[in-house]
Amino acid sequence: MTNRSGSQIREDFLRFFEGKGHRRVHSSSLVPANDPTLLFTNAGMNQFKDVFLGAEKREYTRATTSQKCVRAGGKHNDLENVGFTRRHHTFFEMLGNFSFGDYFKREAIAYAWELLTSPEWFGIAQDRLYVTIFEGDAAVPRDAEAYQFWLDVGVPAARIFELGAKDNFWAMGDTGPCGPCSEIYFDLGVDASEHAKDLPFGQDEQRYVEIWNLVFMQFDRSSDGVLTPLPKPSIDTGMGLERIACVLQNVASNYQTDLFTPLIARAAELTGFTAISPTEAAVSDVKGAASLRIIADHARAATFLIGDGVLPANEGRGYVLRKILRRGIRHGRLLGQEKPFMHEMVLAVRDEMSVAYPELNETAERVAKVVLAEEQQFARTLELGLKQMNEETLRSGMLAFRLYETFGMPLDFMVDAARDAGISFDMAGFEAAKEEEQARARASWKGGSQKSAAPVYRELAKTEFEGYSALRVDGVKVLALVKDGIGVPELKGGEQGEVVLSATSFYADSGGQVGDTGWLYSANHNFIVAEVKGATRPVQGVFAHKVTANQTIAVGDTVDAVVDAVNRRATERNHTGTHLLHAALREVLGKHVKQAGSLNDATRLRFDFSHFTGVAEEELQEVETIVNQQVLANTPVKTMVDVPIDVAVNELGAMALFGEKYGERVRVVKIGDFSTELCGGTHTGATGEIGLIKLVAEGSVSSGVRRVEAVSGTGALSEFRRDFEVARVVGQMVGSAEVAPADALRHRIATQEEEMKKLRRELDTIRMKAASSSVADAAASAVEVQGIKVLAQRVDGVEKAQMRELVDSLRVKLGSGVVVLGAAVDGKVALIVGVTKDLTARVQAGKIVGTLAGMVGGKGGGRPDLAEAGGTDPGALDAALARAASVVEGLL
RNA sequence: GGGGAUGUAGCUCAGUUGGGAGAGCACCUGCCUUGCACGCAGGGGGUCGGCGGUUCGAGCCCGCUCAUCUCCA
Repeated sequence: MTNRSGSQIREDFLRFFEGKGHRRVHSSSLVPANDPTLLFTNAGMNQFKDVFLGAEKREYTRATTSQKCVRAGGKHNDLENVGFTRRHHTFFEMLGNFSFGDYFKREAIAYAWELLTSPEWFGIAQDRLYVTIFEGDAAVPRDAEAYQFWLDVGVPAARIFELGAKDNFWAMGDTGPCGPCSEIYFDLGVDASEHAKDLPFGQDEQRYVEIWNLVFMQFDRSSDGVLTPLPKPSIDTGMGLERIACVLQNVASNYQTDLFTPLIARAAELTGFTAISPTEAAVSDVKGAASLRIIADHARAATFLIGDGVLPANEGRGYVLRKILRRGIRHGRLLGQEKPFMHEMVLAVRDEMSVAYPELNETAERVAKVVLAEEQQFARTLELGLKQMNEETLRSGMLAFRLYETFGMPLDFMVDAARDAGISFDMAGFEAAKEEEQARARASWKGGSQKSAAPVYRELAKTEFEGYSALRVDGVKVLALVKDGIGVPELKGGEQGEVVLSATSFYADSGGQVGDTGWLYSANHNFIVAEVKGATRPVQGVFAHKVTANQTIAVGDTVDAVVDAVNRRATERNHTGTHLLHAALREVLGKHVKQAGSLNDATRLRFDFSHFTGVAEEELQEVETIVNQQVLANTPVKTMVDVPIDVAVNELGAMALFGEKYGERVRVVKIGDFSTELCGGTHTGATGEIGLIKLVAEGSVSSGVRRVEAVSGTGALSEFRRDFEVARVVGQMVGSAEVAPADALRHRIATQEEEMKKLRRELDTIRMKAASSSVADAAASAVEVQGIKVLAQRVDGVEKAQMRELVDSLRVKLGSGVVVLGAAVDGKVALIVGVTKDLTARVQAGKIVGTLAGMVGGKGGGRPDLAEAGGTDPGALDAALARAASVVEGLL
C-alpha cells in the first residue's frame, strides 16, 4: 500500500478511470440545479440524475468525477455528530465512476478491484478487504451475478457477505431507477476496534469501514411498486475521498489525513489552543480537540457553500450554512477566541484546496468577507441574547427555550452560564419546549410542495426549438394537450391548458428570460386557434405552451406557431441589456459581482447580484454610462453554439452562473470584448437595437445581494416621458416656465418648506395669543361651587395642543380649581378639562369631561388632572359649558 | 412553509388599562474655560416602518403588509 496525499488520490482516481475510457467531468455546484427536492448536492450521481432517468443525453456513456458534497442535518448525518466521530463531515468529496447504459456489474467490479489492489494504483493488500452483496428478498432475487464477479476477480468466498435491502439495495426515490449494490470494506485492524477485541466482519463498525459503494441500477420501479428490468442498466459508484485517504495514509481517523491536518493546525493557531499539538488534536479526546476538528470541517463546508453562491440566511440552504458557521464560531469561543477568526480559516481552505478547485482563488476573498460579516452578526446576536439572560431564564427550561428560539441564544452558552453561576439548568424543560415547537412545525408542514412535472410530459419526444432564427413555424403537429396536469385529447374553446408541439418558435421561461406570447393559427392560417400566454419547459427539452383555446384544438391537429414579435423584441432588448449591465457592474464595482438571479420580460429587466453594500448614486451613473456607450457602439451580438464547456469557460472566459446546470456543450453569447456569458436566451442582433438603457431602481434583496432594475427601448422612452412630465409639472407649480434644473427645484422647494414651517409657527403663536387674551380675564369669571373655582370657556379656532397649554396657564392663574375649555372644530367638538392637583382627590377631570361629552354627543376620558373628549354636536357646546359648574357640583 | 421577537430623533433606547412624543449621545448657537467623554444655557431634528380598522381621540388595541433578528421544517 502506497502512502499518497489526498490530492494525489483524487487525481489518481480520475486518471485511472480516464484510462478506462471515462470522461472526466467537473464537480457540479453544491446547489443542485433544477432539483428542488434536494437541499445540497450530496452524492456524485446528483448531476447525472436526469441522464439516469433518460431525460437528458450526454455525448459520453462513461464519466468520472470528484464531486463536492454537503450533508448537514437529516437522519443520516446529524450536524451534532461532526467532530466527535472519526468519519462524519459536513463537507466531503465523493469520487465516482458512472456508466450510462454502457458497462455493467462485471466491469464495475473489476475496475474497483483493480484500482484498490493493483500495485500500480492504490496497492491495498487484498486480505484487508471485504465485500458485500445483496442477499435478495421477496421482490428481487439474490445478486448472484455480483457474487460471481467478485469471485472472478479473486475475492475468496469467505470474504463476501450478503446483506439485506437496508444496506445493499439502492433507490433514487419511491419510483424510478433502483437496484442492488455492493460495498467494499477495509479492515483497519484490531487497533481501531471500538471493542478492543478481535471481532469478525460485521460486528465492529469502527474497525471495518465502508470505503466504496457500487450501485447497479438495474430496475425501474413504478408507482405501484412493480420492478421492471431496465433495458440499459447503469452504474453509479461512490467512494469518499476522506475515507480512502484515511486508509491509504494508514491513520485511524479522517481528521488525521493531510486533507485536514493543515486546517486543524491553522485552527489551533487562530484560537490559541495549545494544550496539545495539532497532530494529536486530530484524534484526541482531550477537551477542545473536537472543537478544532469541528472548525476545520465547518470551514471547508462554509467556504465551498458560499463559493457556490449560498449566503447565510434564516431559511432554506442559507439557514443550514448559518448553523454550520455559527457552530464553528461557537467552538472557537469554547477555545477562548472571541474575536472573528473563521474568515481566516476560509483562506486556509483555499490554500489547501485551490489545486483541485481553482475557482477558490477567485472566490475566497469574497467568501471571507461574507464569513466575517456573519461572525460580526453572530457577535451582536450573542450580545443581545446575553442582555436577556438571567437567573430566571436559566432555571426555567421553558424561558431558556424562549430565549433560544427568539434571540438565537445558543444552548451551550446558557448551560455554561448556568454552571458558572452555580445554577442547575433545566434541560428537561428546555427539551420539552423544543419538542413542542417541532411538533407544531411538523403539523403545519403537511403536504410539501414537491411539485414535479406531470408524468405526461416524460413520455414525449423533445420539441424542436426554432425560435433562435424564426418567429413563426408553420405546419407543426400538436403532440399533447394538458389540462390541470393531466393529458387530455382536446381543449375546447374557452378552456385553458398547455399545448406541446412537435416544433416551436416560442422561447420557454429559462435563464431569467420569460417565455414568448403569441398565437397558434389554423393550418391554413385563416383563424386563431389559441392564444399563447407563455411557455415553459416542464422537463428538459419539452416545450409547453400555456394557452387559452379560442376553439377546439385536438391532439394530432396541425397548427402554425406565431410568436408576438413586439413582445419578443422588447424582451430581447432587456435580455441583451442584462448582459451589458452585468459586465458593467463588474467593471465598476469589482469582479466579486456575480449574477444571483435575473428576470427579463417585455417591460423591464431585473438583475440581482452579489455585492456587500448599496450601490452609490455615482456608481450607478457610471454603470449607466458604460452600458449606454456599449449600446451606442452598436456591437454585433454573437452566439456560438455547441461550444465545449471547458473551452467556453477557460478559453473564452465566459461567465458561468451559480446554480445553473450546463451540459457538456453550451451556447455562448458574446458582445464584442465586453461581455461573454453562457446563455440559452435570445438576443438583439446588435447592441444598438436596445436604443437606450435607463436604470430605474437599486435596492437590497437579502444580505449580500443587491438588485438593479432598468428599462430599455420603448420602455425607456415611456419612462423618460413620465419623468419629463413630472418635472414639467413640478417646475410649473413652483413657478418656473421651463423644466428647471434639479438643483434649482431642490432649493426652491426647500425654501418653501422652510417658509411654511416658519409661518406655521407664527400662526401658532398668534392663535395662542388670541386665545390667551380671550380667556385673559376669564379667570375672574370663575364660578365657585362648594369652595372649588370652576372656569368654563369657549375657545373656537384653537388647536388641541394649544388648548392644553391654555388649561395649564389657567390652572396656574386659578391656583386651585377646575378649568373647562371647549371648541368647535370642523363640525366637531373638542373638550378639555383640567383639575389642579390639590383637588383631584375630590373631583376627577375624566369624570367631568365624560359627563360633558355626553351632552355634545361624544365620549371622553383621561387622567384625574387632565382629560379630553370629543363630540359631534357643536350646537350643544354652549349649553354644555354653561352646565360645567353644576356638573362639578354633582360629582362632589 | 410554521412559530417567536423587534421597528419611536443621526445613533442607543424609554414610553404604565388609549388622552401632553421623551432621555442619553451626536448636531447647531451662545457663555464659561487651556484640556482628556469639559461644564452651563438655549436650539434644531420625528409621516412613532407602511396601509386599513375600532374610538370623540391610537406610538399604545385589532387586521393586513414590509423590513430586520431568531428558532423549527
